[in-house]
Amino acid sequence: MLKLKLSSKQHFPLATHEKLRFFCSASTAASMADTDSTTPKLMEQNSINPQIHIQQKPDPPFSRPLDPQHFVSALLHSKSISQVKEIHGKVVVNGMLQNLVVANKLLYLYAQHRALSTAYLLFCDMKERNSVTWSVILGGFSKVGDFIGSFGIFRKLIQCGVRPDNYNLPFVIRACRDMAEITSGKIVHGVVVRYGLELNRFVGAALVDMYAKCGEIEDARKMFDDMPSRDLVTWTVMVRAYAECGNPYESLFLFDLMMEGSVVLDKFAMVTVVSACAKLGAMNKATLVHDYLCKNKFSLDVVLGTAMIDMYSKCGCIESANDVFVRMKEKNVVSWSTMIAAYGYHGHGREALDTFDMMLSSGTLPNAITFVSLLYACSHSGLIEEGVRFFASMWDEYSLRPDVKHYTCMVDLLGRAGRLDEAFELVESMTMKKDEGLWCALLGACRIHGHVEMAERAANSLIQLQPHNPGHYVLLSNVYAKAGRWKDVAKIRNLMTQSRLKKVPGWTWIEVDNKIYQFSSGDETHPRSKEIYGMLKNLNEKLVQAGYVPDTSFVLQDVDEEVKVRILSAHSEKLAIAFALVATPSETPIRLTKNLRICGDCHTFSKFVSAVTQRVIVVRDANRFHHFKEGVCSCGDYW
DNA sequence: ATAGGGTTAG
Repeated sequence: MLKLKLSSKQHFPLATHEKLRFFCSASTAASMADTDSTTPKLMEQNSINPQIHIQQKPDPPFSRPLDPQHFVSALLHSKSISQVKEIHGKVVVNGMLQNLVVANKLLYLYAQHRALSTAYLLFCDMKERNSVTWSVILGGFSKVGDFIGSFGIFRKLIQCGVRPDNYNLPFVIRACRDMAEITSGKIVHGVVVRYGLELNRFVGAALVDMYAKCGEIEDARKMFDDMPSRDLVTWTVMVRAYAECGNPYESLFLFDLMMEGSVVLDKFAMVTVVSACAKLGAMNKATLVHDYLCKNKFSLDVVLGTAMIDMYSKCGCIESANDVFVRMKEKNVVSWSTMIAAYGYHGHGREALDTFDMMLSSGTLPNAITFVSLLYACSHSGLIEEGVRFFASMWDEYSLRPDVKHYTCMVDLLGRAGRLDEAFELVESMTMKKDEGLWCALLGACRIHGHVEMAERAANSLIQLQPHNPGHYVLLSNVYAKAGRWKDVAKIRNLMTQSRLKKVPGWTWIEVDNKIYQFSSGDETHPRSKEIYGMLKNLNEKLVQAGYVPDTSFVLQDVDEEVKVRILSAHSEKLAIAFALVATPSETPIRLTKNLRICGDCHTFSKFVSAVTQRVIVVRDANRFHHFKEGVCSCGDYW
């Protein structure tokens, strides 16, 4: 029977013959490999022993062993995990697993399909391994985010006496990065040095990224500076690192350096730069970056588009943000959330809610971040009932369990509206861990509404969590000051002096002629300082005529009224506004960024300036945007 | 035969 079948095969043309043999092997493979229901029935009918078949092949053309390349290309064209398994079977029965190229390719495909257990078994079963084998299995573990697994493989690699190289080390370094494990990262860095691979661009870039994401920006920069050749990826990593650690100014400085050099930027790099612009909030820079994008014909994909929405909205230009949003063909949950957040901190609560509705209509489901944006939008626009409803709907309608961030939004929402008892009840009802942000929101609300007793409770919790953060003491002292409890203010100030805590200084910066100027309170360091104070004096007279009354309750020092007025009149945002008035043409909008929240008096001041000078003033403070126009602020004095 | 960097809140 067997003989008969074999002899009949001799008449097949070669191609058909080989195809048939291929199928025969596959059936045996299917039974030994993972359960694979997709094995064609045809194979079972031809289930003969392929070993015998090969041995008995009569003529040389037919006995030629299959080329490993044959399997490799079959694997290359495989589309699904089941196809890979099918080919795996054929590889086994043809004795091709001994071939490293074939085995590695198989391993690689399992890793790519995240079939990690299969990949791992195959890896363990391989009698011979080379550098590729190790990198591929490490890559597999890192792809599924199993960092401990990566370390285990790396240990095995060392134990087997294999040399760590420029392929496998980046995986291990990235595992440290993703776990934000600087101690492990430094150990691996030691290994890198021992094997003399510090100067390799892949290893170096991975180390820069690792240090940056572990918050060691100086070490990252040192690695970066020491690298002999920096490619675009390394640059991108470094630009992002600065933006991430709160120094977007340095990010964009690096971007300028890249532009000076002959580096051609790609989409990844541009997204990073756009995102740095968003963090910096510098409109002129944003325009330059946009021009670069247009000139170099970057297409507006979801990620780049979303980054641009964020950039324009954080530069104070909600219209341009919306232009980009409308032009984007594809939108995902991130794009929608970004647009909702944008409307939120510009105080356009209704538009935020409309955008949320449009998002639902488009069939995109909200995630936890969407709700943070949405709830803040409600909070900033005083849409209390809507906010309460959305909060409830998270779990009821979308099965999203509110986390501490959502509770924080609710405390902010209720607290600002003066519903402090409800806010406090909500905090009490929480079963999860309460963080600083939550208590800060409550404390902030207590400050607005002068609720000293609750403020003390919130501040105590805050100080327990972070005893060395000066901001918490300052907040409490603000509450006391507002209530006129100067003895308590002094007590806090003494406490801070004893613990050597210093208040974070408030600063405002402004972009004029593509240069960024920074002002602190009472600043006299600006080259045009004389003109600025002159303008301020002049301005104050006009404002007072128009009805402006300085509100010295915002001066927290316990000094004479006259001194209070002087301190108040030299707040950093007022200096920046005065500078803009002397240094820019009369129709130019004035855009400021502050690191803290705008003070109540500066808010009133800005409204009057916008009325008296006919200038539009846009202030981005730590919380949101204020658009001042013709004496009115977009926040409706509610912030 | 193997390798990397990008978007949202706080």
